[in-house]
Amino acid sequence: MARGKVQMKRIENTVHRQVTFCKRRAGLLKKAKELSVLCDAEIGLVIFSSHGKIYELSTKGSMQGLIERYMKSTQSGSLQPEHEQQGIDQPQPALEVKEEINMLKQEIEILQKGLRYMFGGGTTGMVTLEELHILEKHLEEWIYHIRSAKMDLMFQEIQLLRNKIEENIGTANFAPVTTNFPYPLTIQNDIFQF
Amino acid sequence: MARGKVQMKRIENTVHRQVTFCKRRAGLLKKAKELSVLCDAEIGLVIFSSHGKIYELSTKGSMQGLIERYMKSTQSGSLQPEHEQQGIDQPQPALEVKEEINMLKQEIEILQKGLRYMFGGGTTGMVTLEELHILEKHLEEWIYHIRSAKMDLMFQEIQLLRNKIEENIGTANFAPVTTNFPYPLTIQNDIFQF
DNA sequence: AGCTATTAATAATA
DNA sequence: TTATTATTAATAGCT
Repeated sequence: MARGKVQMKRIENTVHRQVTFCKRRAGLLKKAKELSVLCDAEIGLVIFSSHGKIYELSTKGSMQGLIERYMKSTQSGSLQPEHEQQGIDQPQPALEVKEEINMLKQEIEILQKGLRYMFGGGTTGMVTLEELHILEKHLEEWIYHIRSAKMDLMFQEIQLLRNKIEENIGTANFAPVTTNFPYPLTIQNDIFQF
Repeated sequence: MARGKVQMKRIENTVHRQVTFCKRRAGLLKKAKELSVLCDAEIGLVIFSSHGKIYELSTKGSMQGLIERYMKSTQSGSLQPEHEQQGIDQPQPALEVKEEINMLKQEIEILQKGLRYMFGGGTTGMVTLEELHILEKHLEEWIYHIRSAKMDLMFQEIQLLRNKIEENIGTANFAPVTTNFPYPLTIQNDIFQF
């Protein structure tokens, strides 16, 4: 809103970014206050600068009180008319998604423990037998994927070499290599994004 | 900012107030997002309408996470005496599903970073055959450690069971099971069932 | 919900 | 940070 439009992405120039932060922060706080006054709304606003400095505003009472009210409101998880999130809208999840989320949570927990376990050399914190078992299964699955990926790459390389040979030899009759391996091995690269 | 200045006080006309609330709320949320993006700030915004409807925005993660960060930052830490310490899943205050998904995504991202750090040494581009091979070796090693830990735990459990049996039997002359294996081959099946 | 006339916010700059 | 000011963005009053 000034001498030139602004691209909606992180401002790379440090000075520029800090100036903008200062101004827009003031503007945002002002707008929040105005909305609260004009429309009789209770508003809580917390801003952490990129360096961790905190700026806050809570209308109609303390931030603590507002957080408590927020907790109560979201606990039942029932009456939220609309929900803003950063980023692109995601498809509205179905009912079973909650279940899936819980499973993901569990897996994440286990993975975290596994990482801690590895970094700590084997005796960091409590790890139950079951968790180790699940972790083992994960690792086996990953190894499977890794090996599939390796196979894939090797196969590609073999093909390249074959092509090279055919080019060099001309139309010499090499029998195509046939194997019993199911190919191509599909890879789910969910965990390891290279 | 329109056809006429506005007095900074509660709008008495109900319809007018609600329309203004709707418009300004949208504007405030937009501004908050923009500030977050442009200046790399983490922002949490909660708006309770005068009728208790809640509107919220949290950039860079979940509102829960932001609240926790806020609590730590403000150091006043007097609120919420009844918090738990365990890492196991709790009846968490029912996050909005979208938010939960984002949180999980973030955690997964972190885990991925950890795994990449651990296995790859930071390579994030194309996978080479050699990299996959190294990764495979790491995983195999990891599995080896996991299995060792499992064995340890199982052995401990077996010892506990043995002790229990001895206590119950008293000094009855059961010859101790001697074998070349580190533990009896016959084990209650439920130990292995996960 | 859309539509403008206005006002408010602010980007570039010093 | 603060001040100026040329522009853009937000929105008040109406449909």
